[in-house]
Amino acid sequence: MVKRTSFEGDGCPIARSLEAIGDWWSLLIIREALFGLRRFGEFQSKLGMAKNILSVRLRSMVDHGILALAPASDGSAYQEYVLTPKGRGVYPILVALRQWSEEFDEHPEQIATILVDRAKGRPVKKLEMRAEDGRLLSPADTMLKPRPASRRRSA
Amino acid sequence: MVKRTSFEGDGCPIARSLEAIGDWWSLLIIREALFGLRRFGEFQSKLGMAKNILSVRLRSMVDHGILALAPASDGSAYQEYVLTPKGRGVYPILVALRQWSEEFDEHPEQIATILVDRAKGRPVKKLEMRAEDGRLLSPADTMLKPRPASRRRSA
DNA sequence: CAACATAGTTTCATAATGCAACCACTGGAG
DNA sequence: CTCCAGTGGTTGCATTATGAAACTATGTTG
Repeated sequence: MVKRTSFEGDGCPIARSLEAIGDWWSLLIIREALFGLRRFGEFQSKLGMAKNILSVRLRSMVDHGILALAPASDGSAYQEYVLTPKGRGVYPILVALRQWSEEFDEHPEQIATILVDRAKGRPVKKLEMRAEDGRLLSPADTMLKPRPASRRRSA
Repeated sequence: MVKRTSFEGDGCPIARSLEAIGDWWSLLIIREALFGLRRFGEFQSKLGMAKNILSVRLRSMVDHGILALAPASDGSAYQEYVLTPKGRGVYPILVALRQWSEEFDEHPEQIATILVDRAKGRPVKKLEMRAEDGRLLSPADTMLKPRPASRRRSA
């Protein structure tokens, strides 16, 4: 077997995320879905991607519980793809990707849009990582701990 | 031309990020680099990936300014791959991916590690998005604004 | 029902991935 | 200096994924 390696059984949560949304198109589809796109044709024309690839990606994300098929919305007999809570939960990942470009892109003048606070119209701050008690954490303030073994039964 | 579509000229900063690190392996390589790995063989054996693929990815990330080639470190004549500031800036993206798995993964019992506050050993909070004035923002509190045209010269 | 739009699937060519084998250079041992 | 294992790749070939275009099956409109 020479299949593309799967991270499905991997214990690393980053690898597990990539398994679901780590391809070229999924995150862009989710970005458009967060903007309100729902129909196959909308995704296809907005993203300009091949229909067969779109078809595969949509099905995969439905299987992963990121999108769900909804029966209608405008009364027609067609279906729509709507984000589940898991799908909407991708939002911080998109913000992180966006901010990385905004900060480090070599051609920032090519970036078309900036994410702003709707109330003030001012750019949002960089994502912050905080401790339970509210302290702002830097990468060096964190570490990885083995997940505590959850007893499988018995209360 | 039937090449894989490139997002290089795209105005969307998310697409531009994906252009650089949106493939199956780059983010995992950066994750290991953040843990201190530097040598070709270290990445190869830790990630278990094919050497030719690793070679291509490392070169690509060097070209993108994410990694830099450093002449040594232990005195040997070999080279090392070290993260640039741009590379270390990927950290929030990895945290976001990790937290997405921690929150939504269908088999959370398979997740091996959790990210904790080093001082207290307690899990870190979810990444927070704040306005310039410190208000906590939800996705609905934000919007996209066209990037202000930067005058090209003259002061 | 004719004509058109939507939402795909199929076909075929090309590009990316993965494994294994091969090769160049390094660093020591003798 | 020579031999030889280890490091850091590259090359070749098979398989899989991607992409463009053509085709199909419904739905929808006049």
